[in-house]
Amino acid sequence: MAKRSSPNTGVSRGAVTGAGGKRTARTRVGIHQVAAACGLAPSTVSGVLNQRTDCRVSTKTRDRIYETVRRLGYRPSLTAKGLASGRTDTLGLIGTAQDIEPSNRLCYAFEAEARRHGYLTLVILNPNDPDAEDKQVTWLDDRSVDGMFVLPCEDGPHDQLAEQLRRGRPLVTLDAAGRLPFPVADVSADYQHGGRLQAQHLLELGRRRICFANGLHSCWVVDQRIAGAEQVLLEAGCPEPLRMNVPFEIFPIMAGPAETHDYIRDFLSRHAQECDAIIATGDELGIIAMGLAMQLGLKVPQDLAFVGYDGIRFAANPFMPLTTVANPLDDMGRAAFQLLRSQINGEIGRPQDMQVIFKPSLIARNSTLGS
Amino acid sequence: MAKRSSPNTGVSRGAVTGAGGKRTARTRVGIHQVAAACGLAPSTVSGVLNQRTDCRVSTKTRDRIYETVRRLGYRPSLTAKGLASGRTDTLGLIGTAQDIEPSNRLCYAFEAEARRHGYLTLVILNPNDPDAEDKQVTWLDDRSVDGMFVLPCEDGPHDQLAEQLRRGRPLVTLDAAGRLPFPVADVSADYQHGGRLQAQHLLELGRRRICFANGLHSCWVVDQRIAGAEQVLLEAGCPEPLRMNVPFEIFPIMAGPAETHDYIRDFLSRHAQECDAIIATGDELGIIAMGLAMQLGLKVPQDLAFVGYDGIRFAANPFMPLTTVANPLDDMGRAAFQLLRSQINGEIGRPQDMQVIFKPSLIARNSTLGS
DNA sequence: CTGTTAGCGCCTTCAT
DNA sequence: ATGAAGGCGCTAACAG
Repeated sequence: MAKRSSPNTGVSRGAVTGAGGKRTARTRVGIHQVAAACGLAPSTVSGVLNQRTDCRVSTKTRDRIYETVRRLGYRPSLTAKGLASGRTDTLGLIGTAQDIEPSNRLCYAFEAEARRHGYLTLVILNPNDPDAEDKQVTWLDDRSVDGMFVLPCEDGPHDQLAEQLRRGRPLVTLDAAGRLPFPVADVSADYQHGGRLQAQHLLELGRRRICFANGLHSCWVVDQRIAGAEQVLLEAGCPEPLRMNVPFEIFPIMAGPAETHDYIRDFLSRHAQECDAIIATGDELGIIAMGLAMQLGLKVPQDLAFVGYDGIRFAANPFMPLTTVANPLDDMGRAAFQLLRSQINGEIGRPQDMQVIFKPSLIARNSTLGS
Repeated sequence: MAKRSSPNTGVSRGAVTGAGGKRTARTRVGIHQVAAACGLAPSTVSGVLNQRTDCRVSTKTRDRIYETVRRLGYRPSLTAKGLASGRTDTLGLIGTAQDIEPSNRLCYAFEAEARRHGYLTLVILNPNDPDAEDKQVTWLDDRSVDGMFVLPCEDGPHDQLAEQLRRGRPLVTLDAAGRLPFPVADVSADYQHGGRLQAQHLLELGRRRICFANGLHSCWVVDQRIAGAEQVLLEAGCPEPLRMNVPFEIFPIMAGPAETHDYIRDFLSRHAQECDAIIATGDELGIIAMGLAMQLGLKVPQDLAFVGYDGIRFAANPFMPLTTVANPLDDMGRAAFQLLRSQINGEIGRPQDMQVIFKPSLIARNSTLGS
């Protein structure tokens, strides 16, 4: 029998080598040393440390192992563990590259929850590019993540996502069940409901001549909101809503080009008389529009009421508070992780249980209520 | 010699097993299959794929390998690669848990730059807790990241950071060279200079009776800013600046408790006469204070000018624009990665080259200039 | 220029 | 209840 050159049997400490090859110098304490120090076999130590059920050792032995681990400062190499077991205790998150508050909050909620359960998260930002998405999924795949939480970009075939699904990789998407060509575990909010909340709130305050403020490019989430709001307005017999199609391509618009603000000012000065409330598809746009309206001498909410969407922090500012609709982002992030975890643990629930939809809620403030 | 049961020699495809044990069913195409399909040895393929300099093969062979890789859809397992080579193509980032814009921008800049160079980033949020920091560093260590970019928390011994340094792990910190008990590669901005910019700008506009607005808890970064500003004011012979110590513990204060806003209102109504400008330690606080001041009937900037710090997006809003000082966050994120990369590549420059300090810049707006 | 060999550190089946 | 042995997929030193 080949003698394995007795590796890992001293407390020797060597140069930091690139591993591989036939080095013998040890650079970190391995399970081997722990086993040796305890007079046990590595497999026994492994079994105990991983709490394997079939590994029943005396309490004394177990304590000795734990004690030795602490004394030697042993930490298992997750790389090696991953190679051997297939599990890496690492998740992947592909989010949007836009520096927008809701997106950040959601990502952080996910990461925090994952970490509370022993996972770290590889975070990748996607500029809403289908090709980039494919690559990024592949990069996560290369690292054998235990699961992925993905905000799929608007378009594209999402080939790599489908491939992951096919290979049985735990996967949860955000806001995508309604627009992906294949079934998938998903977390989202009921955006139509959110839109309805916006419209109902205004109706209750007696507003009926509504104008939507939105960017040029539509996306699924925004379309849903508008559809929900329009439905309510139609049912209430309101006149056809106006549309202010603000020419901005991407967030942020706050410091956007002057033309953007000029456009809004111009639109308001020409059409403000025709309506008594504005529904913005996002808080940032809502705040901008509201500020410009006030500069034009319009009284908010007497002349014009404003409702936003997202519940960004600034909407709560004390001098120009904006009524808004907020999604429960923390809950959504947590739910995404839990969905992932149940897949990782092999609890493959029924598909309908894998799609969690949260209800957004209205936060009424002075931009509609008045002070 | 033990025959190794000829592993990896078929195109067989088996169940997704947890690896380990003596399974023979293959579940993914390995370097072995590529080598076999080319009639080469795995090590040759490995050498070519990793562009190892000592591996000189004919162009024809190389093309055949690439072709086969593409045809078979081979992707190297970074887990296995990491175990064998010690490099994981993965970095760690420990940032602040505070959902604040500058912090996010910096993290994203780092992640994006790392990704452009083939690295993915494990992102961890730290609630400014020394114990958590130690744990988090350890978790990254467990995963053998190629390097770490860390925003060390305010206090604590930072034992694990020191340990990483001792073990030669590439490490870059943010805003920490001036307050850590050991030398380290670091990226930061010249915050004193930023404070000076704030003060000088006000002096140039003829303001001399300054009030600082800050939170209760100090931190190194904020102390630096204030120190810089105070120095300038002192040299100009201004009267002793006032201090508005707003009682908020953590960000965000935007939607903060009513008492916070009450405090600011109260302070302003009692002390506004005594000063002609306010220097806020952050934009969010500056915007709040400015808004409340206007509500109290003060004219901005005639009665009271406002300067913030950070350059958050909302400071650029078109109806209440706040003069501010901005750090070049994108550059800083990129620099952090480059510093890490040079360490990874073994280019251990002189220490003084490892500490990069960026100059913040003033963005003058109506809160000081008037409209 | 290519193949052989010996690990990287851990897990897991199976025999004891 | 414990230990021996093989393998996860790849790299790297060395011999041809």
